[in-house]
Amino acid sequence: MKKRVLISDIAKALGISVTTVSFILNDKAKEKRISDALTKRVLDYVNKVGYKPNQLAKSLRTGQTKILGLLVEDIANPFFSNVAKHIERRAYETGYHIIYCSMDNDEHKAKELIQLFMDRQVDGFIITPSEGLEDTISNIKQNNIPLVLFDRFVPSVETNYVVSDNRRGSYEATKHLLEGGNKRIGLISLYSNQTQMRDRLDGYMEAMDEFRVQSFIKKLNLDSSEAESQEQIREFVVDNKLDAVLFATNYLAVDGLKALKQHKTSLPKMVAFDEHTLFKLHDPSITVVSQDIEQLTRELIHTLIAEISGKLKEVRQLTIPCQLIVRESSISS
Amino acid sequence: MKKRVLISDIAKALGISVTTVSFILNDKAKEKRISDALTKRVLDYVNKVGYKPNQLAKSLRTGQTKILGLLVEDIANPFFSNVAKHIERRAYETGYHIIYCSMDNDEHKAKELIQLFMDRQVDGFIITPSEGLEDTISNIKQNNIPLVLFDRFVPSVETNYVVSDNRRGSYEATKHLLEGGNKRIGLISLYSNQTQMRDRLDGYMEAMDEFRVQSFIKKLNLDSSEAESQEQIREFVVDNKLDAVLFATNYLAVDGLKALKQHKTSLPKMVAFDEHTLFKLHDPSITVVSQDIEQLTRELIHTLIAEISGKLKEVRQLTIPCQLIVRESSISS
DNA sequence: TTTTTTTGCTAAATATATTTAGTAGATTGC
DNA sequence: GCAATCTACTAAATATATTTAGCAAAAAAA
Repeated sequence: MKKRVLISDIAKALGISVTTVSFILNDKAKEKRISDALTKRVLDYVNKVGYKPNQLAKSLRTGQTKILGLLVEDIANPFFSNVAKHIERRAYETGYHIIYCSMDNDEHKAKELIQLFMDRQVDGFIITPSEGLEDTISNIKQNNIPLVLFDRFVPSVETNYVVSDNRRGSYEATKHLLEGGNKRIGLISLYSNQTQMRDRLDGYMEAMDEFRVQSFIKKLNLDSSEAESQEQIREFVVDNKLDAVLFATNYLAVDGLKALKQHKTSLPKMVAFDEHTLFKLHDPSITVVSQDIEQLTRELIHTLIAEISGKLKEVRQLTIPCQLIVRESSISS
Repeated sequence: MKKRVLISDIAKALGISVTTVSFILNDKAKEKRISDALTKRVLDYVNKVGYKPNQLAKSLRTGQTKILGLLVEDIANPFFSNVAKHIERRAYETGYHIIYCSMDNDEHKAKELIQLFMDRQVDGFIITPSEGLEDTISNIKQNNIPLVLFDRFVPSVETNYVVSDNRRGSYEATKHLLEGGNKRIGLISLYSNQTQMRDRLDGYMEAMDEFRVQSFIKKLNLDSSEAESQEQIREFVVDNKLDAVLFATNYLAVDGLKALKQHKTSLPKMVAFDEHTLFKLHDPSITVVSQDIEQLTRELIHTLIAEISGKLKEVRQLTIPCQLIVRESSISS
């Protein structure tokens, strides 16, 4: 257990002041007119003894923790864990670390966690806001903490966000089903006012209206059990004699598949929102509206870092196109 | 943007010293003989103004960051993202935060990340060690940083670990296939000396030897492309005319399913290690050896917190039983 | 009454950096 | 030749807590 080297040890060893060492280590040698000779001497010595500044002391003084807070709906959902992986990689490349947590659509938990992260003085937030978070989000803004919303946003508060073009994605998916000759097409969604859900509903409606056919909409409770959800999905599909179904999230589609498999109901044509390993392998393979995680996370981190470094002059609100990936489940034989 | 309240503000407002406030806030009022009256007065005031100590200053002074470092193989793998979710929840309950990252079986990246986390002075590590990390793990131990290995361990270094009983899980799975009347049973694994892979091989071997039948073993490279893996799996299964296959990881099984689906090869009987949403829904549904994530993470956090708080008197090495969940894929019709 | 102990609290040191304000000496300007 | 400017640094303040060592007054013991 070797003792940590301090900046004062370096100063003492080289017979110079702590200030000088600090300037050199923070790339202010030129600005502060430290001679090249001394700069080199310090840098060489620092390298030799492998000095690393204490991040805590540094953060305490500068107010920058180089930590970002990532709050997603559920890190165990493959969509979000994929997002988390991309974000993590990009953040590390830029010298930031990520602390994360799942909010599980629990308003109380979310508020507590955001407060906890603020107490920890994260340099910025990435949040997929669940409902009821208007005040909290607004509070973050008021405290001037850099923030980017993700996957959905809060219309009543003007913030940066990066989301997918859910309305268009949903429209294209529905149109695809309509053009396949399906008449009775249902949408399975959630009782949720989150923007992504509203947009997916809107897109579905727009396509249905365009084709002048009746719409069938079933919303499930966020907190209903898997068994309840499955039963409701089955009923909805069977009772309405649906030809095709658009699922508003990947896990709704998974629930749907389970429900229909269990009851040996023959599968209607279907499209799901968001990719899932299952979908490529399922028999039949499942058509999806896929979000461009690569681009979403790139813009996300880019926006957040820009805001942190003060380079962002105005609010940045991006909508990234989705891609309809047609597989077997939506093709009429 | 209201200004932060400092401990000195409180002291000033109440006309007492900073020391006294600090004692009271750190539950040392009794020990330091602060009067009950004053204690209450301070606590009430703190509550009123909503004072929260600056974590950075606190950490700098005490050396405790209340942050744990979680290093997993791949956070996008559903097994690990599930683990991450459980760990996160338990950690927060105990007042700890998690910074995480994926090591992607990249030795260099892993070493860099561990060093980074050490520089950040995490209070403890949770690591699924990839190969070549003996020295780094040993280094963590030498620096007296609390550590629990997970999913696999490093035999050459004596550390805490929590792993599943992979040997037994593999043995049971193989035996189950043997008892189903399958003769030619193959194991698909990885070129890896990690303990969990060795144990899964051992368990397979033990069962095969017990039944006195020839074993078929195929190992894939960690870094081979999906296409390569798939081709090799297909060849292995077809060339050896296998009746059944045991896959040593969930993603190998997924690759296998993709490979066999693409080439319309009829599916042999199969069992996979680790659960995956896909497996319940696949047709046929896939039999798995399931790890008890609930118990694994409970023991994990419990052990780590015990070590951090100095309550752990000796190294703790736990092996948790797996469960064989029999589904359609392994049952002989 | 004097000494000892206890009570209830505080001043100053500490953790480890960054940053502001300033200084001594050398050089330049006029 | 003397003021003004520049060069190359540094002392001290700062960020915000925790912790050690110690002090004055009150109570108890002698």
